[in-house]
Amino acid sequence: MLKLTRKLEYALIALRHMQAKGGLLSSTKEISDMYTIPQELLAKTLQQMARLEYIDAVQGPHGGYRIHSTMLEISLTKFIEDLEGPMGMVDCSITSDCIQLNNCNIRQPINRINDNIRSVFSRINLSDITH
Amino acid sequence: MLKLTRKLEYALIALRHMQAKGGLLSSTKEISDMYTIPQELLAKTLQQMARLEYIDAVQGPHGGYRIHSTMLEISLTKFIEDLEGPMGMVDCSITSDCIQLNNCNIRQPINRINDNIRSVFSRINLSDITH
DNA sequence: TTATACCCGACTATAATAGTCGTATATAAC
DNA sequence: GTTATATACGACTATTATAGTCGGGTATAA
Repeated sequence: MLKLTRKLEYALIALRHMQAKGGLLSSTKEISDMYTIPQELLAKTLQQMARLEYIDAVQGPHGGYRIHSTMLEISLTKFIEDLEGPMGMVDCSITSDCIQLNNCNIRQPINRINDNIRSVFSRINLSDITH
Repeated sequence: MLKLTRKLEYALIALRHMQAKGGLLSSTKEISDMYTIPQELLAKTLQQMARLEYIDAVQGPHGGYRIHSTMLEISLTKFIEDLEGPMGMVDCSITSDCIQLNNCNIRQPINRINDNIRSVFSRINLSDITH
């Protein structure tokens, strides 16, 4: 309940690591070694972030990734949803094909809580985590 | 990400249903039929809530459950943790046997967010959902 | 005595997450 | 131009958590 996925943990750890290095490049191996993260898994996450332009990729020897600094002002809500798709406390806050929809008695209160939680994440941006 | 488990959904739906009925009893079957919830699964959840004294159980024909009204002032945090164990955004906010603990670079900021989320849930109590 | 309803542990199924592997491409250094 | 290093990417397997089922029990009203 309420747990970040490893993918998100790894992504945040990597971002913070890169942030600390300014404009210098960090390779997947460097990061996976340092924080004991499975290299291939981290690699996929970094590639995804590169596609999303949170980071820039430089190929070849001495290549690696570097943070795209303007992205640090993005909210945690957007970041999480970019990496993992929509988030919501109940399916009907996402898809709305729930068999209970009609006589569901907790939909409204749950969606209010959902909005509260989202607003917490929305007020936090990446730089709050990466410093 | 951030989703309630079905067990919690079912528990909240059932609580609200019972709340609406005042002191009258509601059977598992009545609730599972009305909201299209697998009966055996709901049964287990109601039994757990009875053990936890969120509800009272009355056995025999015409038996069922009735809400223990003093429990409605309990926070959502306590309710969720009573039903599903500790919640936290990262394992180290729960167990602390993470291999990365020492050189983890996101622990503090994540735990701050964790506290924010918990405080949202802590300010909400069951009666906010069950009306 | 019977039917209804709670009680409970053990089991299986499903889905989401986590992790691995093989192969391809880019490029710096020699 | 060969080699070594690093990103790119899809397909695959493994693991875990959640969801759901089943069988056998007890309580009690009618």
